[in-house]
This record gives sequence, C-alpha cells and structure tokens, in this order.
Amino acid sequence: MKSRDSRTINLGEAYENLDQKAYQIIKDMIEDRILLPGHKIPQEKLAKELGISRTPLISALKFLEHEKLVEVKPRRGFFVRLFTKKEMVSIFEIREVLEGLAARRSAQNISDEDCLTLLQIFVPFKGMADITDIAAYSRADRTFHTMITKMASREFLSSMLQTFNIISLAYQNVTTEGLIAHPNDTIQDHEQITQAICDRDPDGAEHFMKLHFKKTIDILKQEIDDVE
Amino acid sequence: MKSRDSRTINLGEAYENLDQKAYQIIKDMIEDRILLPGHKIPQEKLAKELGISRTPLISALKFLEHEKLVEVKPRRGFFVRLFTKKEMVSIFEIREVLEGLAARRSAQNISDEDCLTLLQIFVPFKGMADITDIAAYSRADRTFHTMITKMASREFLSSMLQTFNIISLAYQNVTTEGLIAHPNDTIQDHEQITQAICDRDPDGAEHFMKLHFKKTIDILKQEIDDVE
DNA sequence: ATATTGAATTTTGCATACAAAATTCAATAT
DNA sequence: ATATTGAATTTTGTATGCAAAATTCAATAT
Repeated sequence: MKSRDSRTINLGEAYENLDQKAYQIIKDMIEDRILLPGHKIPQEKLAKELGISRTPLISALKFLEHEKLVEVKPRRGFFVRLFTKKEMVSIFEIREVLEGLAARRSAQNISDEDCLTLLQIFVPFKGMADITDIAAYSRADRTFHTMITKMASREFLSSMLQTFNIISLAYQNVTTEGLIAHPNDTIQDHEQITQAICDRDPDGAEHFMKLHFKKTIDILKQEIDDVE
Repeated sequence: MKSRDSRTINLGEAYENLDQKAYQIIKDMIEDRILLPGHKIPQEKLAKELGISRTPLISALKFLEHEKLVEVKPRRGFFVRLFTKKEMVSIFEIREVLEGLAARRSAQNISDEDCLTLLQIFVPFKGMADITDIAAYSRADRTFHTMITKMASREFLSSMLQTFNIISLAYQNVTTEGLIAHPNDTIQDHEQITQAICDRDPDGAEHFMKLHFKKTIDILKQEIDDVE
C-alpha cells in the first residue's frame, strides 16, 4: 500500500555474507577433492586459510551437514562424509525419480535454443568407436544433467539435485572421474533423452532418464554383490 | 546395520547440542503455527525464551533456511517462509515421485507386524459416510505417510520427506488442517496403497501412491486457474 | 495533515573469549 | 616391548562484545 522508495532495493539483493562464501568454497573443495571423504575438517586452520573467523565457517559447515556432504561427530568435529555403495544406491534411486521428473518438465518447458545447446553437449563424442577421454566425457555428463535440472525450472528440484550430483562425485570408490557406467554404454542414453525432450515428449523423456539411472544402479548393485 | 565406532557408543548418540534442541523446537513452532508464515523471527527475544544465546539459535535457523522453511533476508533477519500455490505444486510433485519410491521400497521391506500397524491407522474412519473430524484424519494421514517413508529405510528419503511434509502443513491458504483433498475422497486411496504394500506389490504400491498425490496436485492446479 | 529528516534505538554479522571435552604424548609401570 | 596414566595441548560448544546496518520515532518543514 505504502509507496516505497528505491534506496535499498538492489543492494540487499546483491549482498553476500561470509557464510555463503565459505559454503561455496568448501563445497568446491569437496567436489575438487581437496578435502577428501572421511577426513576431518580443521576449523581453526581452514578459517585462517579463508581469512575468516570460526563463526561463519561453522555456519557453512552446518549447511553442508544438512546436505549430508559433511558429518558432525559431537565434540569431535566435522568430517567430510564417506558414502558406502549401499548409500550410493539410495542416492541414485532418488536421482532416478527426481531427474525423471526434471526430464518430464524440461520436455514441457524447453525453448528451441536450449534444445540446440543440449544437442551440442555430446557432439564431440558422437560416432567415436571408443571414448577414451573420460574426464571430458564426465564433464559433459555433468553439464547435461545440470542443464536438464535447471530447465525444469523448479527451485526445490534444482537445489536438491545439485547436492546429489556432488555426492555422486564425492563418492570415492568410483573408478573413473565420478562415472559409474562407461561412456560407451551411456552415450546413446543421452541421445535418447535429448531426443525425447526436444520432441517435447514428456513421457519418453522421463522414461529414458529413469532407464539411464537404472543402468548405473544395476552396476552398483552388482558391485555390492561381488564383494559379499 | 549401524556402523558407529564403538568407543563413544551411547554418549555420542545421546548427545544433543543446543543447536539441535533449538532446531527441533522452532520446527515444531512452525508446524504448530506459533510462528506464522511471512513473520519475522525475533532473534534476541526467541533466544531469551529458549534460554540460550543467539549462537545456537542462529545455527538452528540456518538449518531451517536450508530446508526452505525459513528465509533469510540479508541484514534484515530471518522470516518464516510463505509458499505460493505454484510452489506448493512443485512440492507435491516432488512428494509424488519420492513417496512413490518410498511406497515401492516399503512393499519390498515391510514386516508382518508393521503391516498390521499400517492397517490400523485408518480403521476409525472406515465405513463412515462422511468424515467430519478433519483434525483426527489429518493426524492419521501424517502418521500414514511418515510410516511408509520410515519403512522404506532410506536415510536420505526420510530426511527429505520429513521436511516436505512440514512444508505441506505450513502452507497457509489450505482450508482444512493441512489437507487439500477431502478425507471422503482420499480414504480409499489409503486403503489401496496399504493393500498393495501388504501384498508386497511394489509396482502397485508406487502406482497408487502417485495417483494419490496426483489428486491433490489437480486440486491445487484448479485453484490456481480459478484465481487467474 | 502529510512528507522529510535525522538522531536514538534495535538488530544483524562477525570476531573473540573461555570453560569443558577430547586428544596427544611423554613418563612410568607391567 | 607394550600398556597405563595423567599432565599439557588442542579443539569444540557456547556466550558475549561490538561496529555497521536497519528500523523507529519524534521533530520539523511542506
């Protein structure tokens, strides 16, 4: 009702506090394996490194605890969380249904230009008899999944899936650059999914995305059985 | 199943820091509508009420921010988050796929006694021509969904769904005790889901659970259209 | 009466202080 | 050599302090 003036509008928006900064940096450190799963996070040392006090550092770690990227042992400190294969199966099961939903929504929302961008992602690998640059493929894979999530334009979905993506990566026992299935086995999956999304076929998009995850889950389950 | 290290066994387990206490209390306050959506949370005052300092209070609020139950406006404080109908649709879409998965897993894991318990939940309302005690039904509904989530025995699923459940409840524009569809329209849904789970029919369990949520989503979407 | 200004008050973001708990490590006993 | 003890050191959990930002509110101008 009241007429508002324009003094503080955008300033507040742009404001970033130290919590958020620390959060982002630590998250990246986990993703980049500077902080390794299972390791303890030295508060005083890390705070000094980032040039901040323990207060915002702890705040950031609490955030990460909630995302399950970090674990607190009371009176013993924060640790980068280590996942078992069984836990990874749970994560991928969740990614299956959530990214299935994201693929469905993307097929309903996608613009023609986003569609072009999506199509570009795996072009460098197309038609290759054997994909050897696993790191590059892994990066493409991540771009692909992130993009679909974003296009679904659902705030909750995006924020949740971003976390799970990192968890998948942070998983240590994984052979190759955070990938579980081999590129040669998944390249067609990506094409099928892209096809369905760009055809604006929600059912197909969800179906192929879920299939894609089922493949990874089967491999993980196989690995669990092999050990037992 | 537990892999705790045995030195600190129960002490560590029983340990509760002030963060956790504050977190639980504030969460309950939101759920019980003592703190209302949109309202500002007075730090000093609330800290005094809980008999703690601002440090653990803020820590708890950060947790809740991450669960999207609370919103921070930088330099302006914490606010109980208010959801739009469109956001509620997103929430229920996520609950649909996630609880669909939970129902599937429950059908695979459930014990005979848990099955009995599940069957009991809606007995008081069975065969009623018209269900009038909405509050009681709402409570039963929550017990039902929580139980299925727990039985799926997936840590991530449980923790995520607990949050979404509360968000659903905290939604203000809802007519009756956090329920969107009327009990008379959902009582058979619950029976079908229970039936499928107790028949150890994963496909059926997932199917009926998703159907159940689709109903609520349709109502919400209808309400959105009515307004526009 | 309404709008504007700015001083007084409150609240936030962050650092720091400090007791209690955990860990380390060297001295001693087995 | 290995195990045990306990004092010294480090780290955690929490309270408190304080500058900067935001808010309130009364005084003044329009």
